[in-house]
Order: sequence, then C-alpha cells, then structure tokens
Amino acid sequence: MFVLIGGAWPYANGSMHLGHLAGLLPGDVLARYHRQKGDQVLYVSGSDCHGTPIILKAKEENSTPQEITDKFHAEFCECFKKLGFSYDLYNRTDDPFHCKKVQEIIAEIYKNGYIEEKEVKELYCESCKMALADRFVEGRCPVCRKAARGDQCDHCGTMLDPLDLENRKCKICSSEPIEKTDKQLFFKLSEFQEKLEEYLRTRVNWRKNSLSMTERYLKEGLIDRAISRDIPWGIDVPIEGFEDKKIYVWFDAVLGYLTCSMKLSEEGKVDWRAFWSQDAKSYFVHGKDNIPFHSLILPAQLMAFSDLKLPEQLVSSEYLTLENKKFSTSQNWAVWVPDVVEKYNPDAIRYFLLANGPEKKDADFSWREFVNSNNTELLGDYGNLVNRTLVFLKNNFDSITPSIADEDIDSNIENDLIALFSDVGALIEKAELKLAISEIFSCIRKINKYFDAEKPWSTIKEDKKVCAVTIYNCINAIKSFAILLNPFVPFSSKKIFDWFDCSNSWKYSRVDMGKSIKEPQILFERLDKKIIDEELANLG
RNA sequence: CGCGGAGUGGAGCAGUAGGUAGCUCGUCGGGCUCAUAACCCGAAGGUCGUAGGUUCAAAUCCUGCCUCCGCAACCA
Repeated sequence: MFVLIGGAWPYANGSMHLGHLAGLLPGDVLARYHRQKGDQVLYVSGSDCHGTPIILKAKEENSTPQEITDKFHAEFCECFKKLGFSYDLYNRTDDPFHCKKVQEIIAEIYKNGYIEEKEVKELYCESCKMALADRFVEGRCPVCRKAARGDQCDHCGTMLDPLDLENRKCKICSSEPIEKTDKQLFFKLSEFQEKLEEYLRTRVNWRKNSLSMTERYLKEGLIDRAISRDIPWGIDVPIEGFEDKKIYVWFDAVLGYLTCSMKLSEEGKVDWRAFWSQDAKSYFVHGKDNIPFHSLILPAQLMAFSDLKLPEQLVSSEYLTLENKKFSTSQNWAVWVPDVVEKYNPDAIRYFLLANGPEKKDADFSWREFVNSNNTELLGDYGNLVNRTLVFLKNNFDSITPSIADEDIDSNIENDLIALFSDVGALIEKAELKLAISEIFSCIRKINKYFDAEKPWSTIKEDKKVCAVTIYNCINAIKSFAILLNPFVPFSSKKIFDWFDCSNSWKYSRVDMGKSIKEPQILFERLDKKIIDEELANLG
C-alpha cells in the first residue's frame, strides 16, 4: 500500500510554539505507524516562505525576506529533527524545484481553462512597491468613523471593502496607497462547486470540524479567487502579460505536497504517481484554520490540473490553549518549541501533546499537567515497568531471557497484546490517537498489576521456574509495548529495540528465549515539580 | 437575534442510534519492597450549568435561560 501523508507547512515568519506542534504531530504518528506496517510511506511538508507577513517581518527586523525565511526554516528543521519528525522530505516554498513545478502546474491549469483574467481595483503602496491585502490597509470606518482595517471594522463589525475606508494608510509604512486598476488572474473555484459537493459527500473519517466548516463554505457558494498579486516576494507568474506579478501564497503553498512528491521522484527515490493514484491512501494533517485550503482549494487545484487522487482523510486539529488562555505571541503567552526541545525529553513533549491533544475540541497545555503526565504515566507506568523488569532480569537471570514452556506463556496477556496491535492500528488509522494511547497504557497498567500479583522477588527465592515465567511474560509484553508506542514516543522505543535487538514491525511476536538483553538505562527522567513555577514565571 | 465551541466529583478529560455515571491525576487509608519515594489494593467525593418538556426511562432528544471561551492586532 502506498500512503501519502502531508503535514501542514509552518509559516516562516516566526518561531513555532506548542500549538503549532500539536496540530502537526499526528502526521508523524501516522507516518511511523504505516512504515511499521510495511507500507510505502511518503511523508512530506516544508516551510511556507512567501506572502506579505514575511515582507512585514523583514521590515520590522531591518532584514530581507530571504534572511527571515532562511532563519526560520533552519530553526524549524532543527526542531523537527529533535522531536523525531520522520519526514521523507521537508522542503520550502522558495525552493527552485517547487517554484518551477508550481509554474508548470499553473500553466497547465491555465491551459485547461480554469484560470481567467479579471480587472480589479486595488490599493497599491508605492513606497512598499506592493499591492496591499485588505487587512494591511488601515483607515477610518465609513460607518462608525472609528479606526478600522480594510477587511472589517472592529468597532461596529461591518465587513468592509478597503476602498470604502477614509484616510487610507499602508499598515506597513503608513503612506497613503493609491488606487490602481489592474488585471489579475483568477482561479475559477466556483466551477468546482458541484464536484466539491460530491467530493464532500463521499468523505469518511473526517473529523466533524472539517466537515462542518467545508459545508459552510459550500453552502455560501464558492467564489473565484485571485491567484496573482503585485508584491515583490513570491513565485513569478508564468503567464504572458503577468510576468511582473507573483503567485498568491494560498495557491502555491498547498501545491507543495505535490511538488515534494515530484522532487523525490526526480531524485529517483520514489515514483510520485504511485502516491497520487486512486488506490493510494492519503492523510493531510493540520490545524483547523487550514481546513478550507485542504478540503476545497487543494482538491479544486488537483481537479483543474489532472486526475490525481483527491485528499482522502483530513486530520484537522482544534487549538491548544496554554494554562487555559489562548496563545499570544505578542504577549509572550506561548511555549516556544526551540526552548522546549532544549530542556525536555522529546518523548515527554510528544506524549503529552498526543495523549492530551486537541482532537475533537480545544485542549489545554499546563505545566502542572505536563509534569504530572511525565512523572506518573510515562515514567511511573511505562518507564518503571520496563526498568523494574529489566533490572530484575539483569540481577537474577544474567540478562538472559528465560526459557519457559509454551503453555506457561500467559494466554490472557498474549491475547491482549495481539488485540492491541489490531485495535490500536485501527484507531491510528482513524486518527483517534488519544484513545489509541489510552488503550496501550491501560494494558501497561495491567502488566504492572501482573508483576505485583506474581511477586517475582519472592518466587525467585522459592521456585526460580515460576519466577522465570513471570519475567518472561513481562519482557514479552515490553517488547510489544515498544512497538506499539513507537509512533508516539519513538526515542524510548528505539532504546528498547536496541537493547532487545529486535525489529519494530507492527505485529505481535514473542521475545526469543535464551536471548541476551543489553544493559538497560532509565527511559524517562523524573521532572522536578519546581519547574512548574519556574516555567509559569516565564510566561507573559 | 453575527458565526462557532464548551459547561460531568478538587484538577484534566471519556461518555449522544436514551436504560442504574467512567478514566487519569490529586486526597485519605492500607500493602509490597523487584523498580526512578516508582508499583499494587481500598475509600471518600458528582442530583452530569440551570428551569421546564418528551419518555416506562435522559448527561445523552426538544425549548427557554445563565456562564465561559474562540473568530474581529500578532496567533494554528
């Protein structure tokens, strides 16, 4: 089976915070799981490097868009690497190959008749040398006469056209923009109304948020959208008469999934068409703000371009709050990923965000819960089971797995483990990751109970054979847990695979008897409760 | 009547084709001692925001009301 996984493209105008990460992590879980199952996986993403906010950021920092995107792209790469993201390609939208392919795709869509010219009135800032998006025009609301932006007035709530504003100013440089009439290219999204309605009807496993938001857009009726802009930063429009314009960022970024696939294909690593054919499987993973781009825009682009497979499953996360308040970068109410990957075990971060993730509704990150979940669940339940068992094995069995009779293999445990592989697999495929984790952990607790009930520390003195049975069954379970948890907490699983010298393929198999296990180390460090107050003091 | 989400024991959450309220953490008591003061057992604690309605039966369906939050500057 060919499985395509598209992770959302973080926007390269600032550092990532935990909220971004919460929406992206499910992609890596899916990728790791499908690889373990033996599927051919193509997991792609990249940095979104175009658009006005990056120009704005460059002005603020007295820098250039290129420097800004270089800086944040490098930072993103570093964070993803430290967190164990297993992208097959993490690209960027200012990559020459991406740019070239986007131009080819647009030329093809143009040829197919889905792009047309329209004359539009726009506001152009001569000192910034760019057309201004609605929300980058500021002025006075014609209704309530208070300060307003070009898209909406905050005071009276009126939806505005920037041309209606009085005393217009460029948000970036404060000079007065001029009115300009110009030709722009429009993507005929409206022509796909019916096809997209049909597409939506056939979706299974989409989360409620994706469905309802997409329905709303369709109900209101799709409108054609401009794909070219007069701005200095972006991909050149490849169509005659428009060479001086750039492609609007919304049109170029989502095509990145396709261009990444093509790029790897060009390098001879995969055949991209296999991942975009009708019998391939696909997931697109992102936050809820990105829903329409993946549920409407991308499918329409694909239909306009060719007969490629449309996105099959959308994994759209709700938002993460921080200590019950929404993230705010300007007020420093945020936990920054570059900081957190320096200070904490990546598995602890992944575990918390996956086990408490905003799957169906907003979820909260609090330092108290983070420390708690690390110390009691990850460490107390899982880490401790592994440690107590392997240390016991080392001290009493010379680190050699006991040989026991087949009928002594606990069938309750074994049946549980076998069931876990299929149940957890099914849940992951439905992107029900919280449930998947909780199923694994309830089994881990069961094994801790088993260990206690069997009292190997006593039986070792009375009847070593009985003790051997207990220890074998526990070790056997640990091996399965490492495989089952690998999509979620890959760093600790990798250690166990290394100690056990075993593969991570997604199926139950018994641990070899009479096998030497390497010296175990602590999987998870205890976090001091002091860090709760310390981290809280850093906020705001 | 702008749109949307949410109100479940101290905290964080499950739970909607209606049928005696679950999980994790925390608290209290006990046990064990292999293990990172980890593990195991037991207990206390909820009239499921509120007022009505439908029903033999509602956290779960319907109606009114109250409260909180998000979307409107950065921000997923």
